[in-house]
Amino acid sequence: MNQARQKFPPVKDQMDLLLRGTSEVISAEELEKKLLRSFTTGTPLIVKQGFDPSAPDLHIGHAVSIRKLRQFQQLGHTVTFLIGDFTGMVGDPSGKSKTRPRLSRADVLRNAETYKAQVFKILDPEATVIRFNSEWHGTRDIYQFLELTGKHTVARMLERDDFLKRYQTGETISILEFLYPLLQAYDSVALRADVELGGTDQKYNLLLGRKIQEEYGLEAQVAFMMPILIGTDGKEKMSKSLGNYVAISDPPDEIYGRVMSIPDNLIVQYFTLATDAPSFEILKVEEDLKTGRVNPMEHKKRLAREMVGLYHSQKAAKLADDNFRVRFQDGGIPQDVPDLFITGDINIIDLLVKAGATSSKSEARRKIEEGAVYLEEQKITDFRQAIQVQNDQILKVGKRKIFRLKKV
RNA sequence: GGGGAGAUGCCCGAGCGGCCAAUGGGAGCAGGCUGUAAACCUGCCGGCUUCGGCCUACGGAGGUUCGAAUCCUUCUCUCCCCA
Repeated sequence: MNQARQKFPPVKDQMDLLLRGTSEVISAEELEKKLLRSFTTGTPLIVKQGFDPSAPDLHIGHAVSIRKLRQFQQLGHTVTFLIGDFTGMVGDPSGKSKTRPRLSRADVLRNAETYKAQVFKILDPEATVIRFNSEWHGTRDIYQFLELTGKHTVARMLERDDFLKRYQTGETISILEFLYPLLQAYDSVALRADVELGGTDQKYNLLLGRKIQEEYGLEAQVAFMMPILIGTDGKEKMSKSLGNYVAISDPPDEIYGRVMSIPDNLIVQYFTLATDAPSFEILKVEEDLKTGRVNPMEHKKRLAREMVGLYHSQKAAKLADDNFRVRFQDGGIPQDVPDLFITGDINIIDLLVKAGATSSKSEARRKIEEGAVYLEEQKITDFRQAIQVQNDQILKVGKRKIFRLKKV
């Protein structure tokens, strides 16, 4: 399919925008060359990033690079959103404890749909191509595969930091895992990628993509490393498995609340990597935090509003802001409390479990003993208490879980 | 191919025949203090329960024993050393 000749912004402007907020680009000169060629021939660059098919819950850490992809699109280039289904179907053995389940074809397709729903909150569907790497890996024979492995060495694979560390400390590295980077690198060959994006932790893989492309007689891709966003715990990188994430599909109050729970020293980083706030404003925030002139909470609220605005709307942001004030600062009841439908009378323990506020009856009981459960502002002290449900009673479990009871 | 070490709750890691639902740390949850920040203090942290207990758990399967996470056999997996 031939793209019609296209008009791009001046190369210098493109460079300015694209390099902003990156951690490292290898190399800027090559990028400029590619952009120049694209400009003169009217051909968009092919920009690629790969995603794990097993975790279709995108969070604002992923969004850092996806937002960069979006910039490429805004400049007129083509983004390939690559789903690593082949590797997912094989099953990733990395980290002995968390053996990932092998995904079936149906799983992969379902996850892909979930991806689309989320990723198009950021990307332009018109300028996005979704591909699966089983398209090429799934059809290659062992001869072609061995040919690929012949293009790299064990010594060079061990250059990768985490492999070397694990090798030296006697941790397991499966051969399959060892071969992953090679498969990923080949993806760039198959797609003829001009640019590949990834987190800084992907540096080795992105560089290997360059090498392998050259081995196959192609021009090397430009490697775009984006900074890794620290999770809401302020310690580890944001990831779903650690639970320290803000999902882009989270409801407004959730996004707002999670953002408010980040440590103060993350405020500037989040503004920089996760919002569209102009840099002069971020500088001002930085200044305020340093001098202590403004309560950090105020800036964090602004950050939380920006985030909600980005993935929902300004209106939702305003509402989330109000809800937060009511719920946590005034200790009241916010507007949009989820309803919980109850038939007849119910034991307080069963009520908590039904609400999903606790994961078991034992836990429900503990929470009551800890004094975390309130019904209509009244602390529940007896876990045997039967509740005569009345419409619009408010059930509160801890500070965050609030329900409005509805009698059926 | 030979020899050695090991697999414990979300993670790390003690236990080495009964006192073990299992020491300790981390994570998490709840309460206090606050700004749902950090730091700090307190409690909880397998499930069910008529609150007396009961059930499920220490890689899998068998066995010894009144009794096993702890001993034996075997299987699976991991690591180290030698070839």
